[in-house]
Amino acid sequence: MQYWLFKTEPNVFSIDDLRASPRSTSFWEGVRNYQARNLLRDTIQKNDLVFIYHSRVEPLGVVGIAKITKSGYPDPFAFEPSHKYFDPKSKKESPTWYGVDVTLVEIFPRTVTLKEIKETKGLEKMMVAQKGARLSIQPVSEKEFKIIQKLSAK
DNA sequence: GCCAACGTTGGC
DNA sequence: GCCAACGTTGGC
Repeated sequence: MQYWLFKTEPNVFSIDDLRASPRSTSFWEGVRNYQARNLLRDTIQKNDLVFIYHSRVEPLGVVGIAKITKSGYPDPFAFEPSHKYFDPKSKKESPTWYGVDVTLVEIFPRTVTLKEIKETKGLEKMMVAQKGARLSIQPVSEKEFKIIQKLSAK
């Protein structure tokens, strides 16, 4: 079992939107970056746990946990010409873009902020704490996962 | 809203 | 296959 951090802009899709989705489950759509695609398609497995991270909008930080309930499958929106995530390069025979299904596990009683992550021993090395780290699907170590989980309860 | 850092595109 | 120009991300 592995741990991940998924970034999202809450004004586009927030953890509350995930809770409001049917069975608190949603396709994680629209990733259009090859490194992130490779993780979604090849590496991320069912039952892996995911931190949901809110970017761009205060408070920046980890707002809760979700679980992978379906591993990588082709992103259907890439095939729809009218959709904003349409990509003519992606063919049904050889899809370019992939996504996974995520199901809400918990919304933290409080956000573990980016500031805290940068200041907490054991978390400084997290990808999200590095300047210019834009990858929207990031690996998280078990230790990092546990530390943030503990912080969220305080 | 600004803009540095990064990823992608496309001319050569 | 290099790299300048462009588009996007995301903290501030």
